[in-house]
Amino acid sequence: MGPVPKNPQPALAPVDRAILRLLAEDARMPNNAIAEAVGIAPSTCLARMRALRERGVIRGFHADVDPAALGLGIQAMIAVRLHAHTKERISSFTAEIPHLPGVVAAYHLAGADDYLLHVAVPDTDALRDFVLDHLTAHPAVAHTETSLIFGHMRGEAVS
Amino acid sequence: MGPVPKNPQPALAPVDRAILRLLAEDARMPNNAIAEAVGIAPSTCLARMRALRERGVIRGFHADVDPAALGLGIQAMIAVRLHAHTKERISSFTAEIPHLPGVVAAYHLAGADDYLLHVAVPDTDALRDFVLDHLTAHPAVAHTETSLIFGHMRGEAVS
DNA sequence: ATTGAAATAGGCCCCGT
DNA sequence: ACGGGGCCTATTTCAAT
Repeated sequence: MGPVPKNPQPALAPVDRAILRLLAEDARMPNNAIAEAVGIAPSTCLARMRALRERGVIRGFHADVDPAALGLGIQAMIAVRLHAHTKERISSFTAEIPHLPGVVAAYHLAGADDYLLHVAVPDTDALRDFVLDHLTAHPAVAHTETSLIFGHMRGEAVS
Repeated sequence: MGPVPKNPQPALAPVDRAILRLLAEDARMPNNAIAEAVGIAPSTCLARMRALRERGVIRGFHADVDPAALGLGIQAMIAVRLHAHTKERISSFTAEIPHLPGVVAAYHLAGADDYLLHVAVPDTDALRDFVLDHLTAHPAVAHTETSLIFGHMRGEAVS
């Protein structure tokens, strides 16, 4: 019995990985420049980029905006623990999360905590209000733990 | 005594906020389309975009790549607690973090845990190796706690 | 600061090979 | 996968308001 294949999807060509690396670094890099950098023709590069988007390998292109410039000077990570045995309310909580004001990202975790919320708010008052109004007041929420974020860094693994 | 001003920086014009919102959603949106959507001339829009970049309001444009397509099928959050009183080693750890293989993002926290590492790896073996080789083996690291990520969502607060 | 027009450049689709 | 041609669109600069 041979090893179970780990990648059900066709492996990415090296040239595709190179394209992705460039786009992850600068999403507005012109197609011509990408083509030249990876050593293929612009038309080929364009076709590959389209394919990457259609296959869902590229999920989107986003500007990275400094929250402080938007008046959101405080960032925090909030670990959220939900009550067990309330599936409907858990579902409703999950659906509400991305729309809560100030939520940058939400992670659904395996472990003691069920969710990790990355939030950006104007000040500590707003942080308190966020936790009290949207988390502790929610029937599905059992416990929260908030940690201020001093700073963050992007890694080199493509995000 | 009046209230302390909360925004030392000049407030962002509404048109700038509109531009940022569009670019955060689609960083490759053409300047023409942005200009039309926010109701200004393309040349004006270009000037404002340049100013936003030069002021650091826009920190960059990045493609959002599906880690699974890169063979990184497992994602996790690792809370890292460091030893106190070892500032040099803490600094070296901080400097190494973004370059560790598989690190998507790193958050420097206030609280019981010092760092939160978002990692993407091929499989659980690689996750174990990451923790053992780069974290528990590091002299500055006192404790780690790993939580698998079931899923994540982008919020609506600009990131 | 914002604009419109004009020139440059790049993107894109179809056709070949 | 590559190259070229034709066409369209986008970007960029600049003079003027």
